[in-house]
Amino acid sequence: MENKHLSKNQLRRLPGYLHLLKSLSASGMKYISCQTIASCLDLNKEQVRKDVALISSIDGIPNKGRDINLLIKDIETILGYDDTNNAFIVGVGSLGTAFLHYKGFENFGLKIVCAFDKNPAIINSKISDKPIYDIANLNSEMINKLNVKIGIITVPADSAQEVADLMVKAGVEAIWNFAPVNIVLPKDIIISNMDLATSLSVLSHQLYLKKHKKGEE
Amino acid sequence: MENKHLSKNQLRRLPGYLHLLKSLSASGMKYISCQTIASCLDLNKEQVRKDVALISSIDGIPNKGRDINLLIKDIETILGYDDTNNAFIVGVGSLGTAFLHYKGFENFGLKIVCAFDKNPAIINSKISDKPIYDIANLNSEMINKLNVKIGIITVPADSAQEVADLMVKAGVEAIWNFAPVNIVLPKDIIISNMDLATSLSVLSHQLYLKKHKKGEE
DNA sequence: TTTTATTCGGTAATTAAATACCGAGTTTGG
DNA sequence: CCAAACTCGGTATTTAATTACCGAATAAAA
Repeated sequence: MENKHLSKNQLRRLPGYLHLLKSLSASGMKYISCQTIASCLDLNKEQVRKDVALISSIDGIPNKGRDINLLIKDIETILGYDDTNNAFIVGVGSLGTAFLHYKGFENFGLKIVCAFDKNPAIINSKISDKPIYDIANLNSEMINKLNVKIGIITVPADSAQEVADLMVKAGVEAIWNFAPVNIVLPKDIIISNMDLATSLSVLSHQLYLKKHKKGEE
Repeated sequence: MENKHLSKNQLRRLPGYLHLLKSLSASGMKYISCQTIASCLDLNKEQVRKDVALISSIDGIPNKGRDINLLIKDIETILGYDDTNNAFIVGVGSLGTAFLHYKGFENFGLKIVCAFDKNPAIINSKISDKPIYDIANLNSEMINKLNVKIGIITVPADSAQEVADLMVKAGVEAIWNFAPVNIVLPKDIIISNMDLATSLSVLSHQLYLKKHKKGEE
């Protein structure tokens, strides 16, 4: 219905709103104003108003705000959390294993159904009830059978592109990449990079500044 | 020497440059132009030029570019990768365990030296040669002895703030937070949030758009 | 040596994001 | 029922980020 364009920054703020709203709703609150959201999350109120206006299906009520649960539903719809997407992991190393154990993804509408790896020692075993298949079997037939649209890459950097190509060939629609490389893909494939190095760089740089401001060794 | 201000966005691009430069350097290239970096990473060349100008200690040579290895060193310096920071983990769940196994952090100047948890079953055991201590022992004495300035939070959302407070009280300078909550901290403490939900939201939303554009169920 | 193709640095123009403002309407409390 | 206090939506302003432009300078090729 609404074809409004959300910028990446706006999109990134939504999970924060969602989290707050859920905890407020859980504590019994029924209505919320944009201003309240802003002060809770220490954001600019105009910014929150603008964000909320874009994603909300209803108008706010003056001097009252919006129905929290309706707003939660709107955000979840926009983020696609309301219907479940099946996903699979390629690369059952330490990170991949952690993901197979991690239950939290289902809150975001992501259900990890299986994994692929090339290590014969673990192929056909299970982790947290999710089967590990031979990477050689990752093809379109397989992903149709499993009904998965999302591939998660948790292999080392040097094989990430190769895995991505394999995924595309098998017909995935979206890739969530945890390897610290720039993956080149056809334009119609959705990709989101989760780069630890990038996140760490912000921290690391500020620490550097702090050190050098103080003049410490 | 240079007190130029780097924006968060610029900072986020640096790890990408660094990775590219390293692989080009490894393949024997000696000089690189900003334009080449831009085309490799599919970025705007003016943007790369501006970024590089801010962080480079030397001027570029017309029709030649810059010494790759010098540029690598400059980026590593700015990001603080060139001297090692010791860090510790709080929360030895699946993600925490993965991090204790993961070797890649050392490339970014981050050395995880130990972990804390409250689970008696694992306290005093070791993972990947790194000891796991009782969270009750996380205090200023301890972190001085270990010489750690960075704390990594991998506990569930509902105890993240509590752990963060404990870290601050113990005297850490920076916190890398993997729990999906907004942590409130004194202003002089550096924090970087690594929120899986935020990263996933971008992917999830695009998938939602794709579905609804096609008019599929 | 001269020409040509690049690259640089600095500045200007464009675009996008964040912030501020304001009139209108609604709930709440007297 | 009326006044005061909020909140809204829309618009305007400010700020920051991105992109484009241009003259000068160098390396490489002719």
